[in-house]
Amino acid sequence: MASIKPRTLSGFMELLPAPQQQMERLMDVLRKTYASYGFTPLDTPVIEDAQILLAKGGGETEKQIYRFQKGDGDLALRFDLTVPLAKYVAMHYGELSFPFRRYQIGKVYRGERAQRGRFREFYQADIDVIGDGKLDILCEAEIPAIIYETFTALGLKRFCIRVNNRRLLSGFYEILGLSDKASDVLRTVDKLDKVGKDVVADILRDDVGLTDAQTQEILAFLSVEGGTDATLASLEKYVGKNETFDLGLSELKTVVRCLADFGVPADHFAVDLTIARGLDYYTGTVYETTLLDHPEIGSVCSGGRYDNLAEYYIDRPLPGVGISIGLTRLFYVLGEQGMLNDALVTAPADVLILPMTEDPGAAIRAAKLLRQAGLRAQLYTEQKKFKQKMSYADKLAIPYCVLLGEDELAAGKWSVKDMRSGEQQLLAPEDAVAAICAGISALDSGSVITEK
RNA sequence: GUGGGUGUAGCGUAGCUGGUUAACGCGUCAGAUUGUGGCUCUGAAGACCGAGGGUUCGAAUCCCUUCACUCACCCCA
Repeated sequence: MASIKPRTLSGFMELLPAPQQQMERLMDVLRKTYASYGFTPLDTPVIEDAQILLAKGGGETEKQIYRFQKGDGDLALRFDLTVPLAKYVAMHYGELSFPFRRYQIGKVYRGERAQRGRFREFYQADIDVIGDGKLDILCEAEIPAIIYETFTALGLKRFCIRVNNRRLLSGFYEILGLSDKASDVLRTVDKLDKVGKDVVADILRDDVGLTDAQTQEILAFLSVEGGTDATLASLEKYVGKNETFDLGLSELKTVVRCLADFGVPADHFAVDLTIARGLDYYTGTVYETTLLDHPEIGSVCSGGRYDNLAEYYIDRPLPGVGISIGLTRLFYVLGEQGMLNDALVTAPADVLILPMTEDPGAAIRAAKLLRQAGLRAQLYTEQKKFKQKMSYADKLAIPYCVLLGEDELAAGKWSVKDMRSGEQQLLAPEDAVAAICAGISALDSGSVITEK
């Protein structure tokens, strides 16, 4: 008697075969696109020494990280892929060539309350470019292009890459004399989309403790209408007051100026002075990508520029820029919206071979022949009724069955049944293989995601 | 961590102002069709109504406790 009820922990995603296939396809597209920009694949351990992952200390990471003891070890599950990358680069500094461009798709773990689109275990698909000492601004400008290319390759159309610059913001808050409150202000302002101007103003005044004048200045700064050009133009009036601000603005302008050359359409991009995610380590350009039809789910891709990736592990400035696609979240939204292309879900095999005689030898040899022709062939050897075997092929959507009974063996031929048309032919093995190959290669293809 | 909501066959749900054998869809199994799946039809199996306690002649239904899940906040992919 079974006594333990099987269950999966909250916030952990477990998929059935068909959706799992779709997930793998998403990953394939990401790998391919990332690789096309010269990023090399990397994998690092899921478990690391807690000291490594918590080097920075404090904050949300400490609260949310899964940490445990094993023997004398103080261990933790990785919280993101960036810190492990920092360790990796610091460790292999002498063996790597810079700029080091790596991509990594892996699971990360956060011990927070799960919610719609928020998981405790989820895939991140990261790319980062790490420089040795310096890193050119063009690397930051290239990122939106990669995001655009990646999302487009997935089949997505309605998304917006929003960009901001942390230097610009710090400079602006220095000008207002608010450097010490900058972090609270940023966090508050980040909610602008969600709660609206008035609420933000109230919080800034009542909770953060700003004057009315400061609050108004900030809101005016943030809410310029009229798109990228108007926003950039409105920033000119602060030029000359603060070096950090000026540097930030010039970086932002460079990023924007290069967009067209990189092939990012203007309608998929926006300068948005409110975004300020990942306050922890970003120092320059920051990116956040949302699906236009599903803003409520939050960002599905964000990242930015950081000055000193591995300062806790190596005395060597290693600036970098990177982004992370929240693959599990993206997959979840797409699935919920019926945007995953079901037509692409394929059977686990092209051919199911049904031996119907005592001696399975002929079937085993047939399977080998089919595989040599590049087909995925599966033997069905269970002692079940014939119709159950057919039904199995049907449920798995296997497009062809090869039936091998007394009649076929006597004739030295195979009965090939096309499960979609229902037609069945008695063919010589080589003709059968050719027919099946032709049928399989005619199957449809398309992008992973279909937008309505 | 703080505050709402929900727990009913494998899955998705109805029933919830208490009242006999807890209903439906999907799925599963059997048969119509003994070397032929899907479609259709017929039938069957499958639920101590999350768990524990209480109120009552009587509880899936009301009350308490607890656990689980879930949504929102914090924070974030």
